[in-house]
Amino acid sequence: MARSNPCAGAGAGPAARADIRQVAARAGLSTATVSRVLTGRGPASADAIRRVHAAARELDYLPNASASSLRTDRSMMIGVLVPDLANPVFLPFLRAVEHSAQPLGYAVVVADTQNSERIERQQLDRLIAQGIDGLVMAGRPRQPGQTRRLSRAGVPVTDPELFAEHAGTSIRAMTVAAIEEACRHLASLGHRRLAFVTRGAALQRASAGRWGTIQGACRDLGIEARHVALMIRPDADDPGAGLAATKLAALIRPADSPSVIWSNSLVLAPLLLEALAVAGIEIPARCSFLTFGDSPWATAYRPPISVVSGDLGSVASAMTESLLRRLGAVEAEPAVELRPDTYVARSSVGPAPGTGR
Amino acid sequence: MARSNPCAGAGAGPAARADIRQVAARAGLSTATVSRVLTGRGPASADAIRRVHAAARELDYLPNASASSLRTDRSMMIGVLVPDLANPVFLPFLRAVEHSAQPLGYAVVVADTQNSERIERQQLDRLIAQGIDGLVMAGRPRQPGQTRRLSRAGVPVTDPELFAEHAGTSIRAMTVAAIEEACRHLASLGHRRLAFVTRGAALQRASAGRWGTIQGACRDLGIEARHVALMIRPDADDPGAGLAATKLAALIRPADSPSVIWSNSLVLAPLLLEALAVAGIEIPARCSFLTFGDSPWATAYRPPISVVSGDLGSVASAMTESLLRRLGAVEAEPAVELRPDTYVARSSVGPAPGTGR
DNA sequence: ACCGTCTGTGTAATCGTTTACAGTAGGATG
DNA sequence: CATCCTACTGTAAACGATTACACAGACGGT
Repeated sequence: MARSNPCAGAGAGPAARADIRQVAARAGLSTATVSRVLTGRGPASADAIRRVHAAARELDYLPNASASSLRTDRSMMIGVLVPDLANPVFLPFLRAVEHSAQPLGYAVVVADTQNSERIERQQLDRLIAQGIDGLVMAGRPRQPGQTRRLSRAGVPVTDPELFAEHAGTSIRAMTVAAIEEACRHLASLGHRRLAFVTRGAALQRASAGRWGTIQGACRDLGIEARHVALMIRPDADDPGAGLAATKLAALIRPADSPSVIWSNSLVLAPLLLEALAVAGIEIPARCSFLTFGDSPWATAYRPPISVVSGDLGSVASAMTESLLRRLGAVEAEPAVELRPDTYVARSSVGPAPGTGR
Repeated sequence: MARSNPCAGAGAGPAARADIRQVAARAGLSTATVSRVLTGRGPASADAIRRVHAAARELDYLPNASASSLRTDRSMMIGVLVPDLANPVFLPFLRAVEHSAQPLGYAVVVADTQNSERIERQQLDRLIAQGIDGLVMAGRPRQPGQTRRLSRAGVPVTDPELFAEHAGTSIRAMTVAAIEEACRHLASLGHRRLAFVTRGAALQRASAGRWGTIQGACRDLGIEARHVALMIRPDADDPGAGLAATKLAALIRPADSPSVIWSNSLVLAPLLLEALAVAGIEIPARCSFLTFGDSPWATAYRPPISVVSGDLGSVASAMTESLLRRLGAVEAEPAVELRPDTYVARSSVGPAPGTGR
């Protein structure tokens, strides 16, 4: 019995949810009045209000959201579209969206596109069909046409770039100062060759922006920057450390090897650090190391890892609040303040080998 | 213009979504036939099928899920209730739920209770009202009464413990062998005093189970185990490392100090490691270290950190598939195979100080 | 020719809310 | 006393899909 039913819940008792009509009957009023009281729209006498609430409580009444949505054309749901739920950077994002939406009564539907165009299309179809009132995207859609579809479906959308633009900046601009600061720091320590390491074949939009900024800053400072793409799937059995080690060793060994390794993400960083450790390359003595993204592990690591990081969560909060305001869920203009990313220098960045002494 | 509108989407063009009536008109059929074709229920001629699909495609028609739910009493949404979205362990969980639900056409509504009874109640109310077809819980509800409410609302529910029970085991049992193995390993290395470190005032259910298992195993092996609760909020400005360092130092200094520190979670581990490093306590020379939960950072760390870990994602997949099967979304009984947790010994666990030598 | 079956289709009722509209009652005002 | 508000309440028509039911035509067997 227990073995054949892994769930609790259905099948027991009366099960049927109470109806607005039952509430009305119990309160001795019409459904219209009940609805007016419960939605807060329209007038109602103190007496009616009391009786409706009493009846609703007694019957454990919860209004049927489908019926309500159908009638009002508002679902009280927003969607959040994430390119890759396996990537922990999106957890703060998701959390921020949920925490902004929840107090206003909005439910959050999460959709992972798994970096696939096909799934992205499916997910958007589903979200539109579900009638979400708005959509927060953690990144631009892979297919530009999708934005038009959403717009035709009447779904307000926001994504970080759109939002940053509205706030008078851009995602790339937010990170420029921090990257430049890091580069100046590296230059001042005598570094002349840098490797920017990314995962996967092609650079995503945000990564490409960062790489562009790094290139620019390095050019100005006389640092030779090169881009290394590692094919690593962190979910594989061997987390790629072996592969990475081989490739990194090949990268570091030669005489003209980079004296700085800059990891593009927190997913990559531990793999690179392990590879460096395995290859016996000491940080920062032989090679300095820094990464985009911060984590308690970065400070815990010995040496502590320098990072360029922003707060994706606060961006997501601001985005969501702005979206909800647009939906009329809230009056006040939220305090939109996008803080630029910061460079946090820790001991993983040190003087270039052979410098200063 | 652009500055006053952070979103794209609404307000442009015709906006109105197509109706089943419009599709019917365009296809020269009745709405009944259109519905039959699109849902796949009921007969339809090849010709009708062709015309309906053509019309639907031309009009970019997506059925209104609210109307459909209202009529059929199935929302094609499942909920996932998470006790704390800030905790990264729930990301694989969430991801697994989403990836199991998505291919079957189910949308996933995510609700974070933030470890608060009040929010838990609100979230469950919302989920019930939204009419979710089922609910996956990442942990037992804080208020036991909530389960009954869900059951009265007719929402099938599953949580890891219920599910493990159904699979013929229990969450606690899944981890027993690994914990015992770790304890035997510690004992064989001469360890006699162990500290199990947790975060927050009270032990959560799962943590309490693990602590109980550790206590039992240690008793049998002649290890004295004690429990240390640290009040650390990882989201605070000072991530608690300072506080942890003080407290840990006090813990380690005395003559009868533990020679093993066992961290209850991956959230805690880096903070403890940092504290140990700051206090100059060498691992594993002075003190061995292990933690529940695995992460690329655990292998990247020097020394690599020993772990007792399971795969919450696969549990979540199995739970979701089982739930969906229960909802009639799929025929086949999923291959429910709950693999027990494993102990992975790495260099952070070494001989007790003063042993062997 | 008749009956039964089988396919394919249309009509219309239904799901549970919200809300436009039309009252009703009671009090204030002319 | 007639009139006009105000304040509240009820009736009934939507919203967009699904589906029970009825029916039309085709076909085959007697």
